[in-house]
This record gives sequence, structure tokens and C-alpha cells, in this order.
Amino acid sequence: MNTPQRTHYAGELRSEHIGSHVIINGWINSNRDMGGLLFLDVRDRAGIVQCVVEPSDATMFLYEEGKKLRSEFVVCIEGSVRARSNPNPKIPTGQIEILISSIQVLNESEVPPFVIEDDVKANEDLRLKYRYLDLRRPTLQKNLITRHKITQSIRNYFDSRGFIEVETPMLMKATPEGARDFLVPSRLHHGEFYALPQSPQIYKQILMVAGFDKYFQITKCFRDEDLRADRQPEFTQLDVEMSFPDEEMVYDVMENCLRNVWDSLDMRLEKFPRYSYKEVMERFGSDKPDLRYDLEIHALTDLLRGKTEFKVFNDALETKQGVIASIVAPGCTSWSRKQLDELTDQAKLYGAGGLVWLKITEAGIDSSAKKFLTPELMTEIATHSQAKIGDLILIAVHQKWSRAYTIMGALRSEIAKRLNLLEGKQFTFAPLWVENFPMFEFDESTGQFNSMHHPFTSPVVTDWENQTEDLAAIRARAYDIVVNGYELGSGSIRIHDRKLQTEIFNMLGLSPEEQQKKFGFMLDAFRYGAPPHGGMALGIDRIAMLCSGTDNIRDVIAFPKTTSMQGLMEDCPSPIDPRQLKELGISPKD
RNA sequence: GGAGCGGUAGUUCAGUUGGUUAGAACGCCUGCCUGUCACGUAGGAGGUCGCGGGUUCGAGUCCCGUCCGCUCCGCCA
Repeated sequence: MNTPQRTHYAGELRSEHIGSHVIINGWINSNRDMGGLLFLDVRDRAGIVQCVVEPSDATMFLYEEGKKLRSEFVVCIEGSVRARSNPNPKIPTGQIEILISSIQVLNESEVPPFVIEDDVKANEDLRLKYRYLDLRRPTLQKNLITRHKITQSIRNYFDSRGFIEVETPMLMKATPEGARDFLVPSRLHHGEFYALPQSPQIYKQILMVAGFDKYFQITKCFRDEDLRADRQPEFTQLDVEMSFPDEEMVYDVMENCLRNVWDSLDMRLEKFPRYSYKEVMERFGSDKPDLRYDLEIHALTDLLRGKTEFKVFNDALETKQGVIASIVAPGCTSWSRKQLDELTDQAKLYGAGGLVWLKITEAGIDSSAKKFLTPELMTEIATHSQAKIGDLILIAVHQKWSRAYTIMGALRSEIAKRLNLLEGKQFTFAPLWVENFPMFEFDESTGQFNSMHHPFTSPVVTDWENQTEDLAAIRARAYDIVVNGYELGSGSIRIHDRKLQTEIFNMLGLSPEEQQKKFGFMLDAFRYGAPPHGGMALGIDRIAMLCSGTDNIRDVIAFPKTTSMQGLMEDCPSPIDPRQLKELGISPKD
């Protein structure tokens, strides 16, 4: 027997449908047998609707059939919509119910390993193993629909602005800079490998050379690095590139793109203030600060120079990059020894040696370092930190500028967490641009300068022309979009000049042979009229996270991996048949 | 590579200083119940205490190892 076609989604039915004859297809969410009177809740992707069998001689067979239905049975139910005698204002379909005239069981279900409800109790590993059941939960249904709306609105937007979506290869040349590549062995060329793209970067730049002057693509990228709550080995990027741009054009295109996305979800994205990398680091202690709350960091370095015998402070003051900085926890003088210890542990996690605190009270200022600080100096510190009576000041020290501010940034989020500053702000969005990144970053483990963004980023022309010994002073034409503490994406104006690109490669310590081997095809392309170009890439998963109000990337991906990069449902990765390995020229693991 | 937390019934958890038969709630099964929507109600079934070793008269509990999950640091051009 053919399945009768649904006339409506269960969750869509409302008072306006009263009187209609409807057919719904869905899953049994619950079955309440009152002894004659029977309520069946049926769920589909739009929601849940109550169906009812009223006892009478004529419906006895429906009752007998209906009471046998168990959770997750697949059913087709036919009936008429009517107003409920006891409406339930708590659920969207609560004004109506379906008076059942026919029940067809399309499939039975074993008892599911966990109850499918939004108030989810099962652990995540169990839910990942039975992902198809977890995905039936209204929240995950909603999240994936949100994700669909996001990509749909992006495609519409870029199409309307004259951008062309072009697909780039998934099997590409391994360029083992940056993140670890996922490698794919070649059957026809034993001992040689493809890499899965970490990003379509080089291809999109070559598309600019090819004349596709406005390009975008929504595509998977792969990085074989350790996972986090917001990181998966494969993730989806919106990749954008255009020819003849300046930063303003990129900002305009991307801001409007995101505003469009937020609009399409009936949410608002406020204006995008711009900060330099230095400013966000020194004020908020992060290159991806959460600006939904204020808490700011204050540098005490100059204030304290030559004013104290405190060794901890002076050690930092004697080094070139050393920083002493403070942050205020408003109204927190009552924090206990235990709470302060926990904050100290948090700071230590990020590399702090310890924390100095000052408590500003009516009676005066108390401090963990009062032996080393005169009352006058403590008052100066309080004034400089903009602390009031009742406030707690936390001070940390580090020999390295970026480390010192990273510690302060960690304290900043910890204070915000403890003071519940984000309460009720789940759907408040604070976007910003971060610009003027340094071009290079010194890597102590290798003693070499690395690109902070990537080696195809153009330097600020004046910085480049006036460069001195201090490579760290050269700024890049790179920019990030940050929202609520997440780096949504980054981009840059690229190098389109072969000679400049070669110079940058040289500075990064790439030999001419390596340059030719890894990027020769790109440098070759630049011989033939490469236009000035630039663009950006945004993380779709993170956008979906923000718009779904979750802080877990697995909540917006249909089939995610665990933090040890396993697929629990399909059980991968998994061993390979020796025959298959032989064909690839790979020896089995011994 | 490192740190923290966790793993006990189908699920979520409790389980005291090592001690009789390992408990609760939900779920599940069988009745009863004509307006429930966390239905109610009576009864019932259900356990490799992640895995391996050790200490002990005796281990869910202590020790060692290991696997898995989550979070974080490093890492993520």
C-alpha cells in the first residue's frame, strides 16, 4: 500500500486549520492512554501535534490500534482538525488537535536507547552513536534548519552582488605549512599523496588571475589538528575573493553579507566597530574579544616603573616587552581566599606566575602585596585601574607582551562568567573588525619569523618600504571579523606581485627550491597579469553556532566527530583491508 | 604532547571509614483509568559497577595500567 501523502506538517497546524481534513506523517512522540480516551503526540520536523481517539463503538478499532503504538513508531494519521476543549498555551499547536479517523503504522521501532526530548539527559557519546535519534530532537532539527537558512541567504546575497560560485578541488597538492594536512594516498602514483584542502586559498587566488573577479564558495575544509568545543577536523567555510578591492570594499561586502544572514533569521546585527590588533589586545586581552560586556584592562607598567622594590614587578619592568596590567572585578572585595585561588589557577593556566590582588574598601586598601606597595602607590594603582570602593583589582605580570595580555583576557572572561555578565545576552551580538595585525610573528621554538595570517598577505606598503631590523613592526593588510568572542573569519589583501611574494617567502626562510616545489605553480600564474586581489573566509559552523545560541560546534553539524576525531556512529577511522593497502602501495601496520 | 572532570540498570545519577541481597528517578513491560499534555494509579522485569591487573579474608569503593567521553593549555600559516 502506498503511503498517503501528508497534507500538512504536524507542527504547522494552528487554529486556522480547524475543520480541515488532514493527513500527517511522523513519529510517535508519546502515547497517553486514559482508558478509552487516547492521546497520541506525533512529531515531525515542524513540531508536535496531539491526535486523539474518542471512545465510541464506531472507534473501538482505532483505540485498540492506537494504544499499541510505541515511541518512535512511524505513522500516517488521518483525521480532522478541531479546537481543543482544554487548550494548552505552552505548545505551538496547543489550540488544536486531530480527531483521528485512520491510523497506519508505516514502521515499528525498538525502544530507543534514550528518550527523544529537548531536555536532553543522555550523554553526548551515546547521542553521537545514535546520531539519527539525537537529530530527531527539536533543537537539532531547528539548528540544521537555521544552518540551511544561513547558507541559503549567503548564496542569494552573493549571487545578487554578482559573485560566481566556483568549486575548487578536494584533492590538492600538500603544502605542509600551517596546520597538518589530511593526506590521501595515490593508487596510480605509489608513495605520492594528495592533501585535503585546509582552505581553497591558492585556488581562489588563481581564479583571480583567471579573471573571475568576484568569487565565492561554500566549501569543506580540513585540518588535522586537535579539537575543541568550536573546532572540528572538517568544517565549512564561506570563501570569498575579489579583484581590485581595497579593505573598505571587503568590509562592505562581508558586513552586508552577515547582516543579511542575521536578517533572514529575524535577528539583528549591530554596527561593526573597528579596532587595531594592539588595541583589542591591550584593552580586552584577546584578538577575539567578547564585547557584550565592558571590563577593560589597564596597563600599570609605566606607573610602577621605579616605584617599588617588588621583585615580581621589577623582573617584568626590566625586560623590553614586560607588562604589568590590572583588571577590576566590580564589587568583588568579598571574594574568598578560595575564589582568589581559583582565579590564580586560571591565570596560571595561561602562563602567569601568580596574581596580585587589591581590595578597595571603606577602611582602605588591602593587598596580597602590601608589604611591597606603599599606601600611596596602591591608591595610584586603584585610580589608574578606575576602581571604586568595593572593587577587587587583579594584577598579573609577564615578560612577554602578548602573554601578559592573554592572561588578562582569560581573567576578563573568568570575571564575566562569575558575575554572570552574559546572562540574557545569548542572542545579543557584538561584531567587530580587528585590523592592523602584525605581518610576522616570532616563533621561539624555531627561532624564525612566521606569517601571522598566511604568507600571501600583503604588507602595509609604507611599513614595508620603511622596514627596519624589527620585522615585528611591519603591519599586514589583514583583518578579522569577531563576534561574541569567536573569530568568525579572517582575510587580507593579498600579494599579487611575484617579486614581493618571493621576498616574503625568503623572509619566512623558504629556500628558492622549496618555493618552487610548493608554490611554483602560483608564482608562475603571477607572471601572467595577476590582478590586485583580496578577500576573506568565514566559518559557517561558527555562524550557525552563534545564530543557534549554542557554544558547541557539534550542535550545528549533522554528523560530527568526537574530540578524539572519531565517528562513533559509523565507527571511523577503521582498519583497511590489506588488499586495499597493497593497491595503494602502503605497508600494513606491524 | 599536557592538565582537569567523568564512566554503576535502557537513561540520568546516588552509593559513607573497604563488609549481608548495589539503590532512586525516568524509561520499559502487564493491568486499571473518558480530557491528558512530565497524565494518574497498581504491579513487574531489568546490573560484566568501562576494561586489565594488583592489595585484601573481602573491592563499585584503595593502588597501577589502559580505553572511551567532555572541557581547557599547547597546536589550529
